[in-house]
This record gives sequence, structure tokens and C-alpha cells, in this order.
Amino acid sequence: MDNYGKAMEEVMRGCELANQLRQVLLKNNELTTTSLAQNLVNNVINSFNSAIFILSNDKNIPIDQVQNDFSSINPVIRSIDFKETSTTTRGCYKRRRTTQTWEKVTETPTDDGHQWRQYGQKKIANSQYFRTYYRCTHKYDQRCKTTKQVHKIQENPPLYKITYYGHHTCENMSNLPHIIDDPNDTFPIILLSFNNTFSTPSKHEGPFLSSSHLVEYKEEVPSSSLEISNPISPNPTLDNSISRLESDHTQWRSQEIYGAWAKN
DNA sequence: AGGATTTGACCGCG
DNA sequence: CGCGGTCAAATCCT
Repeated sequence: MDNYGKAMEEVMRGCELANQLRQVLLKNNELTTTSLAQNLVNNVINSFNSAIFILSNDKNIPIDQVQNDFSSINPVIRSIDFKETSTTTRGCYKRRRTTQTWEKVTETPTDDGHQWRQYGQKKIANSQYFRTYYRCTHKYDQRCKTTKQVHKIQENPPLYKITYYGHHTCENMSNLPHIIDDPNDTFPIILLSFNNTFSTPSKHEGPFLSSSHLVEYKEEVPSSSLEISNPISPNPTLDNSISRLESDHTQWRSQEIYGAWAKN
């Protein structure tokens, strides 16, 4: 069996075990324990889904092969949307559904603790400045659908309105399970961290505490436990407070502010 | 070479 | 039909 086959076998086995664990947890009567454990299980399954997604993106592996290999495994795996990896015709996309948004106005748009990648810039009617569009760097590897828009609204002092769309469903690599590569073992050992991942969000994190798995699997988690495990209380209304962030402006520039569209 | 940015094209919606 | 949001090829950068 080649490495791809071995990797798939391992992912399949792990996913099956996670599903079995979830079934056990569903029979647990203690609501809080169940919800926390449930979310951990969902995180595990999410990781497997991501691994499969990455595998499917491997150029050496035909997408239909991956689809066939995984389609018979279990409902979670089957829920992967393989269409996301297939090529689409230019300009063919689904418009974003209405999601929660947050706005802030800042003099110094800065690093907000997440990695962004610019995907567009546009001149907006009735505005002399460009609006730039960013999506989460982990849009594809972790299927994080968060986007943000940065729109300069005045010069002297330069003021930017930043609009965030949706919650981050990605995690920093430092927060992902540790992978120990044991040369004596065929496969790396994945150590799952069972720390409480639902601690109070820091101020720096703002609206971006990862609630992803709760969102993705919310139909499987009791609403009461959602309240317990999700400490976010996002304010969907405008938060137009001007935040003056002592930031590394150089870093911001190099990361996010670039040229302009010729047209529009 | 691979990831990030630029920017013209394209699409959905009002 | 125009505007705004997104895509994706070309280009740039490290």
C-alpha cells in the first residue's frame, strides 16, 4: 500500500473511532460534560475532514479517486463538499449569505491576530478611496469562510473602516494537535489536547474566538450547551468606537495594503 | 518554486 | 443595468 493509501486508512480509522466516541457521549446524561466533550469530538472530526480535504487537493491524486475512497465511510466524511475542490468556471461563485458582521473604525488597521489574504480591491461609488477585500488565509486548508473589508474613509488622519464577516473557523497551527513523528512507528502519533478551549476570549481576539465547530455542527449540540460553551456575545450593531491600536504599521503595509484597480 | 498580490473579468442582486 | 463582491490568470516577491 502506498503512502496515500496508508494515510487514508489511518484517517478513516480515526474518524470511525471519533464517531463511536460521539455515540457514547450522546448517551451521557451530564449536559455540560457532554457538550464540551462533544465539541472536542467535533474538533477531532473536523481535523480529519481537513486532512482529507488536504489530501484531495494533492495534485497527484484525482479528486474522483478521493471522493470514491471516502464516500462509503461514514456520514461525517460523506458530508465533505468535494465540489469546493473542483475547478469552476471563471466568475462562477456563490454570493455570501447574510452573516453576522462587526465594524470598527481605526486609524491604524493592524494585525488582529488572524492571517488574511487580499483577494480584491475596488473603487466604491461615492468614495474617493478603495475598498480592499480579504479572506482568511485558511479558507482552503481549514475551510474558514471569514472575510473582512477595509475601506479608507478619510485622510488626515487616515481612518479605516474594517468590516468583518463571520467567525473564524480556523485555528492557529500552534493550537492544533501536536504531531510527534516517531521514526519507529509507521505513522505519526497525534496527541489531542483536551484543554478547555472555551475560556474567556482575550480582548485581542475580539469577535474571532473560534466558534467554528459549534457553528458547523450546531444541529448536533443542544442549544443550552451552546450557551455554555460559546462565550462570545458579539455585538452585531455598529461598533464605531475609534480604536487606536499600537501596531506594527510596517507589518500591516507589507501584509495587506497594495495597489489599485485600473478600472471602476 | 511556491505563496502572495494585482487587477480585469464575471456574477448576483437591487 | 450598475454596483459591489469574488474569481482567477498574470505578476510580483522571497
